[in-house]
Amino acid sequence: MVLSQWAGFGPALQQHEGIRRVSGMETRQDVSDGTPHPSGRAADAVIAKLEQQIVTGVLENNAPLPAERHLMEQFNASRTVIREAIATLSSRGLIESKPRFRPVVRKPDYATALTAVGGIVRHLLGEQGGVKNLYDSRVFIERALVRQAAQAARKDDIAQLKDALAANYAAIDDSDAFYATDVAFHGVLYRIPQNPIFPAIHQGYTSWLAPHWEKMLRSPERNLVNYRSHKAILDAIVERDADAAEEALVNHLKAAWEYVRVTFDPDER
Amino acid sequence: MVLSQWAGFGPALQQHEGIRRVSGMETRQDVSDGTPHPSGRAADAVIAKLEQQIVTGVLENNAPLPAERHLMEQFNASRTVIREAIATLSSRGLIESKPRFRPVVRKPDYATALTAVGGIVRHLLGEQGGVKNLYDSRVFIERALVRQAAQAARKDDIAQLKDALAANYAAIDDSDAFYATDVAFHGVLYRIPQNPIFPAIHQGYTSWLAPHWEKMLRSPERNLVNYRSHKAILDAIVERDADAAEEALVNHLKAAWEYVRVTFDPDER
DNA sequence: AGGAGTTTATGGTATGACCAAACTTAGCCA
DNA sequence: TGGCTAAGTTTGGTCATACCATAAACTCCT
Repeated sequence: MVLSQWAGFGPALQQHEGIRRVSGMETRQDVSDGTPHPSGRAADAVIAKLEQQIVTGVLENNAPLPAERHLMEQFNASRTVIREAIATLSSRGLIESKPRFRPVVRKPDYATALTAVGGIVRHLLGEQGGVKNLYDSRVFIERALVRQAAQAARKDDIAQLKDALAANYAAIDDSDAFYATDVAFHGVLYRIPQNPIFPAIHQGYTSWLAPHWEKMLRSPERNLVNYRSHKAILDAIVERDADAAEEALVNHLKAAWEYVRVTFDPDER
Repeated sequence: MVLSQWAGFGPALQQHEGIRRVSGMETRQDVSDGTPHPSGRAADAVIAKLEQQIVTGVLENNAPLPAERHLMEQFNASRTVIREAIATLSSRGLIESKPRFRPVVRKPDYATALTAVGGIVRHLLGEQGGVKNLYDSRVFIERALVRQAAQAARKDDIAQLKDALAANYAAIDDSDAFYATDVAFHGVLYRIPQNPIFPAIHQGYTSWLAPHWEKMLRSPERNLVNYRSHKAILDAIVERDADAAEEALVNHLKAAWEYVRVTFDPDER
């Protein structure tokens, strides 16, 4: 039953004139380019165009992407290619595609970038010292953050910290609520530099580290201790004492680590 | 010329018993679980399995992935699904797939994570204040880095810094070489905390910011100024003077910014 | 108008074929 | 025998089609 009898017409005529890969040798060098992007794929052209349409707003943010079958017309490409493009854009965060629904355009922001690494980070956390490394980097960042706060916090920032601290205090008896206000307090710190990158990083830390934190034992006593730590940090910031703020922060996170450490591999140093 | 004459046997029998999606509503929440259970797409199952095979070492690092046609047998799935899985793993960084070559297994590391965000970052850099934000974050990090160095640099670290500085000096007349040694000098700073996350971040900064740096005018005079800045930083570190080191670093990067700023949107503050 | 039933649109998969470049292998020549 | 080239074989990239299941749209009846 050789079907190739009809080779020559049917699916044969493959040389249409739509999207075409360059097919030449890779000319582009890998300089500083985030994605090692393998050029040559036809999907890349589609990806590029869609990408552009998204950033330029031709495809509005939060709007559903045109149907695949429509896109294949628009780009003169097969569904295979279109789907591959969509999949890629999706994993890049420019598109959000739920199981059986129309993909939704998603203008990228810093948070998107962080979620993009989520997958890898999860693996890294599983490796020896992974959590420790991530946590250490957090301590490192926050140390700098509190110094920054002590040096340059504006009235408004201080007010926000005070509010967060108050909420913190109010939730001492409710460990779940406390956790939320705890995160919020640290979150304020990340917003002080007024650089959107930091809040995104904060989000990354909380989401990646959360699994471990959730397993940590919580209690009003612990909450109180943490509240006092926060207060010490804030006090130092108000006093514009960077060194004291940093020290308070380090003590705070150091102690927290001890409580989390035991929830997983005890060998993590 | 309707070829569908043979509809009924060929592509018909679609209900095989290989990888099957559950087809139910999404039950799984995104809880930091490496292998979330099948959530609708059949490819997810393949992805999960391959992912596991990679991390567990069944698929050795740097080894080529089995051929698609072989994988479809192994997983009892169509090539479509296999290819989608490969594409996803690829964009997640667990697999490196070049244009027309066999995909290569890539055990994830921190650098991989950073390259994964590369795509988004490029977009963000294009937006208003994007480069500035990224650069500011770099300054922020390095400020903390030099403080850290001043406080805790080991003999070996100091030695490395000195070597880097010497190389820096030796390359003053060759702007390209100088740029390389410049990057290297800062790189040492990122290695001092002995946390693999930082070198990865450094790589991110250099690659993402490089495009702008390359357009910056270079000259032996500028190089000399930069060399002196580096020396000032190192001196302060050797003196264990965190504040001085930080200040020197800030001055250094502040000045550098002025030279880069003009290479693009002059509105960036 | 509101809800039940039906149709259509659309995403997810499966097949099977073809092409071009990469990889093998066989063969040839010095 | 070592090495280079020309077939032959894989294998990734695409295309075209078909079928399923469900979401979304549309009818129609009460």
